[in-house]
Amino acid sequence: MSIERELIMNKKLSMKEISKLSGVSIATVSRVINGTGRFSLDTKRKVEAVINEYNYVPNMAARSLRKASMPTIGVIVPDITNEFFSSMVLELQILLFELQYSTIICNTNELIELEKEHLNFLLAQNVSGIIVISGNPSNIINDANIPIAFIDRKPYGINMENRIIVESDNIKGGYLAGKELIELGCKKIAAIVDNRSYAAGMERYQGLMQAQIEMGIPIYDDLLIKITDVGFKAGYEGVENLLAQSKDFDAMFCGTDMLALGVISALHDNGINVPKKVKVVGFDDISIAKYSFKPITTIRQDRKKIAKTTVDLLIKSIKKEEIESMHKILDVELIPRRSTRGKKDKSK
Amino acid sequence: MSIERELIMNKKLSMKEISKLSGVSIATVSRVINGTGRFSLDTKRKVEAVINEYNYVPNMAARSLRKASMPTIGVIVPDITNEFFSSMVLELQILLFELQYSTIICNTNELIELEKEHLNFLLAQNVSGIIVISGNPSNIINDANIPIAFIDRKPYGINMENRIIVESDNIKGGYLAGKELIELGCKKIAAIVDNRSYAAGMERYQGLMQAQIEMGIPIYDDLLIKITDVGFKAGYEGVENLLAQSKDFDAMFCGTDMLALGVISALHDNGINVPKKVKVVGFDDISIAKYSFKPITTIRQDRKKIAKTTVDLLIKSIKKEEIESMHKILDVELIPRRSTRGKKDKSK
DNA sequence: GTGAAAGCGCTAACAG
DNA sequence: CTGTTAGCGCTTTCAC
Repeated sequence: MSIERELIMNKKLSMKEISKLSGVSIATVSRVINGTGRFSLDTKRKVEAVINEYNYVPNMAARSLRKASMPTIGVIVPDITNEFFSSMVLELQILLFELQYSTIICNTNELIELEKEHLNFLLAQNVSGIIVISGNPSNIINDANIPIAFIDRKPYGINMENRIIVESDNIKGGYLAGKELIELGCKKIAAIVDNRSYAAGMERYQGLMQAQIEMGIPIYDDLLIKITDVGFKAGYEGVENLLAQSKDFDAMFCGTDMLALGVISALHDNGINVPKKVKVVGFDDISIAKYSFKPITTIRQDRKKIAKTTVDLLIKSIKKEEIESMHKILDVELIPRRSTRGKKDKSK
Repeated sequence: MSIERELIMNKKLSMKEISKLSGVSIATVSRVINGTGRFSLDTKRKVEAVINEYNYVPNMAARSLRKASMPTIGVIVPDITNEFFSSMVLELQILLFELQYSTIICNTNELIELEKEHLNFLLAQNVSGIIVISGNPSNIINDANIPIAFIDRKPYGINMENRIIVESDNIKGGYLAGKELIELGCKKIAAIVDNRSYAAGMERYQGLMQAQIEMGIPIYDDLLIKITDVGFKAGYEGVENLLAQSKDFDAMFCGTDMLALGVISALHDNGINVPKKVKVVGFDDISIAKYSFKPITTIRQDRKKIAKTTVDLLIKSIKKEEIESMHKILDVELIPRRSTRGKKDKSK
């Protein structure tokens, strides 16, 4: 088929057509497009003119086949409807898009089996790298020859060569929460955290205990609620259980903001004033922490920085560039709000 | 390189190797894998044994190149941190994964320019189809020869051939909200809706008006707040403005649940009891509507069904199968909660 | 600085 | 039923 006909038929142009149209070889067109040098400025201009005129876009499948890898990053995430994760994914996707990588997002719903399936799927797609958020990575990743980055949860029992870990300083987060509560006069601090495998929850609790020890406040084991969930309902029920057992406490540290929301809601429904009777601290600083009825004092994780750090390390790893450290721990900060300090601006 | 060596080097096997290993031709291997028939049961077993033994996975790039299309669907979404959208994306992704399609998710942040860029990107990737949620589709889609489905917002001014539209019955939703409020005795109904372009907000308001007209309740134009946002803050500020103008109202219809949350929060902060003084209805039924301090009466959109319908139509369209109707309007229902009917179960 | 040509792994004629 | 073969569009030697 002649070029004229192809144009009429609105078919996508290939490099061959561009080469004919611009009067240079197909190899040269490729060099210009990829900026791999060895062409004159004149040639470059000629080729680029044609490319722009016909709005040519290289065929990704062909490029991927030839280069034996896709400009695509797989992202595995437990639950995209959780704002902490969805905003994490959003940040990652923005950064990767800027670097011309597409992103394949996979939800595991916390199911290890599904996570395996997704991992296999991504590997079959020849993705260039994978980012696992809060995953339970199985040994499948041992077979993967590509860089893999973990956010928020440290994998264990698997080969960690060429593996990146980025996480918040969970211990410091728990410590800051404890400090806030103790400085505001709390003596009996309850806590509710996710204690699944090596999730971040228990590290956060460790930080809390550290603060209690340092500041001479007793630790009550029976005020620690261990759960395998991070949602509103678990927080609500946790408080109801505590109350049903007539436990006495004047503060509650929550492993996530969604837990805190449930906790505050349950306290409210039981006529317990927050923060007067019980002070509450959350973790993450998702938007609802700020906008809920009782704005929640929380430990902010710097999601933007987590995303940036992860993408930087992953891309460097993909490009086989030098990496100083494969394990980054990022700083956190306490955001004080009404759930510990009461009303401020509003007088009414 | 010999097969033995390749295996030792842990290199990914290709179809050629599988064909050698199983003693049949490469074409036959392809037939078995794709189930395109014309092979004996014996051959099938032989080939599958080898495939399983060596954990062979077909190379997607090669397949895509050969078939001139990727088994991938692009999803364009304005803001994945909004639970309505993220759960929509989640449902879509689950369904598509089952059908062996991967999903590329693109956030536009409501920016038309970015939406264009993403659209071009997806087209360059040779995706098989695109799903646009609440988008402002530009004329770029006119050039796309692939099926495109729209959820939640009707595009206009562009070529709608081969275009699918799936949406909730927004007018009915508004009507149900109005009926609820009026039946509970409300006489002065305020409303806050997104009136951007042809977004669903104004349709929802139309439904509300219809209920008011039918049931003989006056419509107050000055109680309609038109905004270009759907979040908590807009709802909060909307109420504050209304109060600053000393407007009188006994109900508020909100175009989204996040708006309703802001509205209720502002009313609460101003000492106005919900639902006693003002009754509030939201739209979407996101989880926070159920779990917030003041559970929100809302119009539930059937997200699962929207996703299922969209995927069905899109895949049918990709496979060039017959489609009865390209435009589906799905039913909605009112979920009564405390923001209109007060407490129920809890006596305290 | 440029071009010719080999092939990445797969599917789909086509021939038997 | 099965095998041979021709590319899909691109990158990358290898010549010149």
